[in-house]
Amino acid sequence: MEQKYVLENPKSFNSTHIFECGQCFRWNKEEDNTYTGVFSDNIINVKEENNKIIFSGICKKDIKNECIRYFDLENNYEDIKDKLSKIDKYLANSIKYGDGIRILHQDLWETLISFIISANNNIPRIKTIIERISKQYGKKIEFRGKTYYTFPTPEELSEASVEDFRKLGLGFRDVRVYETVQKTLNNGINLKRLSSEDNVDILREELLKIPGVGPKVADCIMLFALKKYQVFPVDVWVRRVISELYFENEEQKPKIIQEFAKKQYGELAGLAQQYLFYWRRDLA
DNA sequence: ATGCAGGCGCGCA
DNA sequence: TGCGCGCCTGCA
Repeated sequence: MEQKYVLENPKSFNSTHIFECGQCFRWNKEEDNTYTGVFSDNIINVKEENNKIIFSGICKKDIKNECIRYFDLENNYEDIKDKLSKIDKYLANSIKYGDGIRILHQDLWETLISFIISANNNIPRIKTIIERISKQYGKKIEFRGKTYYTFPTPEELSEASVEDFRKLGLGFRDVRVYETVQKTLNNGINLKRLSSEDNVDILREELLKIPGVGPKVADCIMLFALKKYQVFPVDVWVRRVISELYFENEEQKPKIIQEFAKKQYGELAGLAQQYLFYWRRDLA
């Protein structure tokens, strides 16, 4: 049974910016320009209509609460953008370009596996692999005549062997995902404890112990699933854009980029990263 | 067609 | 500790 939640007079909400800025893999554009996606046990369609955002879909719990949490609706992005725009003109410029970006509050388990898969990979292929994994091991949910699949839990994924993952197209990441699943089931990885850890340095240290998780992936998990807005994931695009804008186009090493970002953008560096990434990648 | 895509893990100084 | 290199795969 479908539920519906209408957000009136939205500020800083643009579906394209939110779903195409590289933070998520399970949202797809429909023919009517709305987006449909899966998160937790929810299948939601997001429609923008004259000064309204209409969230509708299948939701076990209350759709309003689920959307407020997932879309970070209680966070004031107008304030965030004002603060960041004052830092420098490059950032101000990129914020103008992606002014409807919001950082989604995504599920930790799904984010962990998704970003292990993202290593040395491209977005279309990452999306394909995640869909195949969900179809094979997730739960089926019907919505408006189409079939969707939830992202599988650790228990559901434990059905898969290394070979199964290889067949789904994970390539050399098969062992990493397999071991991460096993480690989680054996309590070698404690998702609840990770979720409640406030200290970013401790959190990073813990995440780096997980197979397939290096600095970049750890930062993405902290930013996209654990709301650590101060972390600054450095991928090739971010490295490029920072080097171009602030280092006279001389390629800097990730460590230098990190230090620069912390100094330049401070506690909201992760947000700055999203605006810069979205702006620069769209140029290419 | 060969290089590349939102890195990681390993071996070697 | 800090580097360089190989790696599955699909796509241009």
